[in-house]
Parts: sequence; structure tokens; C-alpha cells
Amino acid sequence: MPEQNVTAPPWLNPVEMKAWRSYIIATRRLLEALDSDLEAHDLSMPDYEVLAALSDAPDRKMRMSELAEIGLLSRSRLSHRMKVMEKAGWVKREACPSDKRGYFAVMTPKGWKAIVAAAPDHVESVRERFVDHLSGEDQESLFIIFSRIQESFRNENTCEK
Amino acid sequence: MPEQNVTAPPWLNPVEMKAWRSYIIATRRLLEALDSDLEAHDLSMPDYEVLAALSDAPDRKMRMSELAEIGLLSRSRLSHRMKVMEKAGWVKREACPSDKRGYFAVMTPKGWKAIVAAAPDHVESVRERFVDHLSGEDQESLFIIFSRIQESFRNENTCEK
DNA sequence: AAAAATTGGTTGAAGGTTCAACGTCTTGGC
DNA sequence: GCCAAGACGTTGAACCTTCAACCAATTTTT
Repeated sequence: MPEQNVTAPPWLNPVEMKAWRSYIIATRRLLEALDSDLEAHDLSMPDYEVLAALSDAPDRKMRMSELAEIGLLSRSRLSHRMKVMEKAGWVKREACPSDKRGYFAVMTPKGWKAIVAAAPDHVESVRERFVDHLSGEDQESLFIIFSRIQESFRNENTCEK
Repeated sequence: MPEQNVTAPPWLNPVEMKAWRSYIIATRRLLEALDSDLEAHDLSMPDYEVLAALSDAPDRKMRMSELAEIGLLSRSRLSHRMKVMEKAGWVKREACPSDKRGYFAVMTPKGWKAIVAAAPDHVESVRERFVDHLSGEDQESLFIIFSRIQESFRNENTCEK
């Protein structure tokens, strides 16, 4: 790597570097693993999250835009994904009567079955691969740390750096 | 979400859930942000990592397979990516004399320039969006936690669950 | 009340990733 | 030595994501 110059922001020191590297590497592995655990149920992570969100929603339906937002998906991506999920029979679209531009994503009984089947395994994966490696204290501190980081993104939208 | 049944692994309790949710949400945002910060230098995260790995290697060259491994990329993905990066002039391939199946990925001067230009900004991003939100103690504990998690993946290969 | 700007959502094309199949070379067993 | 098995790396097809353009409906402006 190029050497640091004095005016530029300093390189990470060894402690910072170790924290950062272990975090991203473990995270990549973790995400990969969760995805591949879900494959047994023919679901991808985004699909799972969409179904999970719908299953928590009143009437198991939700406006597309809201769904996109809580699933951290772009509108376009959700739209494409929905086409596939609709073909798989897990969801369908329903026009919104009060706003004629809008649509609801509605979970079908088949979608409900799919998530009921997948959820315990998925939770088990999360537990086995993440939660089980954390003490109670670890859980508390991770929550605090990552909430702080999340918060920093919220601020970004309002006061552009 | 479906209710828990008694024999299945239990749902996450509220503390576990908070830790998990804050972690993945913040992580997704973070990765997105880092990627978009790199766009100013016309690099994607995988491209950056490939260049960073090469810049640390002796002679700034490395066997394809080794590069794939430390970059956590599949061989195929690296291969496709290299084609693009080669076209961009950052790297080139060089046959390995001792193993005629093999190739070296070699960083070009142009590639070196690209990473020298990008690295300080990238480090700055990492700092601003991650490291700066961590106390020294936080750094230590994250390192410990995520090393443990990483370790759990290493074991997986040897003793299949 | 018309025009302009915004919002909800979809689309197609371009680019990225995965997966399985392949060719080439190396290695280990016999 | 020879043959089978494995390792290195590439390829093409299928799929997924991103990006910009778009239509239609709504809200804001004037």
C-alpha cells in the first residue's frame, strides 16, 4: 500500500485495522453462509426479508414503496424481484384504491407456507453463526455500537457532510 | 412472523434481536456507502480489494488463485473481473513459468496510480463511517467478537457440523 | 384551474455474479 | 512411465442488480 502523507487522513493503526478487517471478513462469510442456508428453501436473503416483512404487516400486505424502504431495496430492484416472486406464487400485486399510482404487495397462502417453513431454519442459522458467539454483554455492546453507526447515516441525509 | 413451536430453535429474544438487526442494517448501509464513496475513483469494492492485495504483494504480483482466496472471490468471479480490470489497464496477466496452468495477476503502473489515488479517500471513508464511531475498547471487543465468528467458519470446513 | 414539480412504480439495457462445463496441466498410485 | 484424479483458470449461459428513462397519478405553485 502507498505510504501515508502527512496531510491526508492517517492510515488505520493496528488496533483499528484488526477491528475493521475482522469485521468485514467475518461479515462477508456470515452473509454468504446465511444465504446458502436459505437455499434449502429456495429463498434468497432479499426474498426472505420481503416475505418476513409482509408476514408482520397487517393483512400481510404492504405498499411497494414501504416494502422497499424497510427491506433496504431500491424500488426498481423490488419491482424486478416481485415479478419473480409473483411467478413463484408467494406474493401478488393488488392495486391501491386510494392512490391509483400505487400497489400493494400481498402475501399469498403459499408465500406464508414458504416463510413458515424457512423461518425456523433461518433463525437457527442466525443463532448458530452469529448470536451464539456473543455473550449477553456482547449483544448489548453490539447493539449500542451499530445503532450509533446506523444513526450516523440518518444524519447524513439531513446535514450533508 | 409465524409463532415458535416448542421443539424448534427458539426465536431471538429482544436483546438478541436488537443486536442482530442493528448489526445487519448498519452493515448494509456501511457497505453501500463505502462502495459509493469509491465511485469517485471509478472503483468498486472488489476492484479496490484486488488492487490493494496486489499492492502489498512482492513485485505487486500474485497468483490468480491466491488473489481469489484473500479477496474472498470465486475463481470465476475473479476471472471475469480481471478481464475488465485488464481492459481498464490496471492489471495484466502473466503466465507462470513453473506451473503452466497458472497465471499471475500483475499490477501495472496505472493500477498503482489508481490505488494510490483512491486509498486515502477510502481509508477516510472507513474511518468516518466506522472507526470513528468506536472507542478504543469498542475496537478491541469487535476484534475479539468477529475473530471468534470468523473462526467458527474455519472449523466448519474440517468438522462438518 | 392549468402548469409544473413530485411521487409511485415499471421497464429495458448494460453490467455484474453464479454455476456448471470445459481444456490444460500436474500429481499420486500403480 | 501411464492413467486417474485433482488443481488452475476460463468460458458461456442464466440470473440478478443498477441505472436512467418512462408513464401515470398526485400535489404544489401560481
